[in-house]
Amino acid sequence: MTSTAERSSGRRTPLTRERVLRTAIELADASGIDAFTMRRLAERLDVEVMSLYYHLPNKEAIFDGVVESVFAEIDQRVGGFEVPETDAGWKTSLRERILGAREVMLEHPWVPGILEGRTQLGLLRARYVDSVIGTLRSGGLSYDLIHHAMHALGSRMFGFSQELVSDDDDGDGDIPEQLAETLPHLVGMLAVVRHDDPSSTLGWCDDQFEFEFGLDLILDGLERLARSDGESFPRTAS
Amino acid sequence: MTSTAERSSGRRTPLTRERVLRTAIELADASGIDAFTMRRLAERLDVEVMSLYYHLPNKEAIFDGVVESVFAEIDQRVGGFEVPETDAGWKTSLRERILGAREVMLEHPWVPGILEGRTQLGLLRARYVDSVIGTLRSGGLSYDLIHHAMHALGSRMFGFSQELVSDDDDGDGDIPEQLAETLPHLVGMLAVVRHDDPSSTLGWCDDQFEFEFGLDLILDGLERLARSDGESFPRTAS
DNA sequence: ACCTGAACACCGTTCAAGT
DNA sequence: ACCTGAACACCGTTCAAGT
Repeated sequence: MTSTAERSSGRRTPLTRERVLRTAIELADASGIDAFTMRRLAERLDVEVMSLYYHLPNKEAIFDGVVESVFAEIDQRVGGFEVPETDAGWKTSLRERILGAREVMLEHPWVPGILEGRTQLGLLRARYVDSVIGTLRSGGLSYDLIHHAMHALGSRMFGFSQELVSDDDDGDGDIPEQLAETLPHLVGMLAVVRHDDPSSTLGWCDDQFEFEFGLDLILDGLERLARSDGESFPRTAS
Repeated sequence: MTSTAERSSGRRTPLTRERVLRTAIELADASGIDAFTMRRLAERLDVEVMSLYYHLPNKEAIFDGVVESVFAEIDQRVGGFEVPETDAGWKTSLRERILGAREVMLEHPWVPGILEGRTQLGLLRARYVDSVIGTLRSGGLSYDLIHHAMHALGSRMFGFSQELVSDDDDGDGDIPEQLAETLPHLVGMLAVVRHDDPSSTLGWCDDQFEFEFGLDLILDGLERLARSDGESFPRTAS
């Protein structure tokens, strides 16, 4: 709620690329990505829609800029994208880096959605990827193994992974009773898991725990592969 | 290009939910998801837009139906969603099932994009998930471990995972030379990997190989966990 | 240099009508 | 029962203008 004095005293802060991007992140944080439109962004900046186009060529460019801003946030959170001096072990370093990225992503839950369409690497995102590769390298993994590792990690390396089932139990989120026959294993698992996990953050899963479980599964597997053959782990030719 | 005889002889095939869904898949296969609009779908069906709304309530419902159709295709491809009799081992069974799903997904590359927003499970998709759980169960894994396994697999269980870098090398897809200093590890990896992998399907990765690498990494890790403690693998309390 | 108004070519969807 | 026309409330973006 801006004061009338603030509003009537003319535009104090001029429109800049940076201010557009900052406000874009605020808008998406507050309203979600579906409500993010050029018109609403302009409204929040107290400006006409077309003014945005003077500072940024189009909506895609705004998304590009916003993604870079988020990686700048990650850079700050994890204390820079330099590769650590492998004092604590590469697995621990990488784990911490990725969990740091995850913290930032959790504050901007709409970012994964726009990140996945965006294959072109911005500089900061590339710097992040570079630091992950560097950390794996500091552990003695070959570039070839690292390459596969990057694919194995997938979006988990950015601190998120896809949700597979619905959180909210409205509608028929719960499985109807007569489906117990056609979905015996799903029903069986839910019965056990629901009971075991009363203090979960969402419906029935502790997201943070599950994320770390999957991450560790992969990191442990990579460590085993790296140890088994050092520089040239066995790759099935053809 | 429909013949004039075909067009002038009146509407032969009436509009049905099934025909709408079938045509929707054809349209998305042919033009991609961005070009998929209600208006274009109607045009392809030789019908006015509003006719679609008689058979399906809205666009979301079309996506829901389309996703179910795709899982019907997967059901057919993998020879049914029954849990195999663990003759060949659960890892092999599950691997085959998931790679079968992947084959179908590769024929409809727009499906992953609409699947990830869709948390509500349709019946066929739930049957697929159930069969994956059942296959893990046939290997003696506890429901608790299976639950974590589902999260670890993530979208890989449906036969896809996110692409992390751009395929096309237009624009600045290639890394400019002066960036070699700020991205030493990325540059280092690309130098090795590009050279090693001349017969890759895309820019520099063999997607199929990478997918299977990541899948096996996870399946092997799960097998190790299951063996280490049978029914109750150690879970870090708190 | 920076911002804007009017307009264009699209969307998904509602509602009242046609046959 | 099945299909349609006109209209509404939105989009992102172009282009020619304002200051």
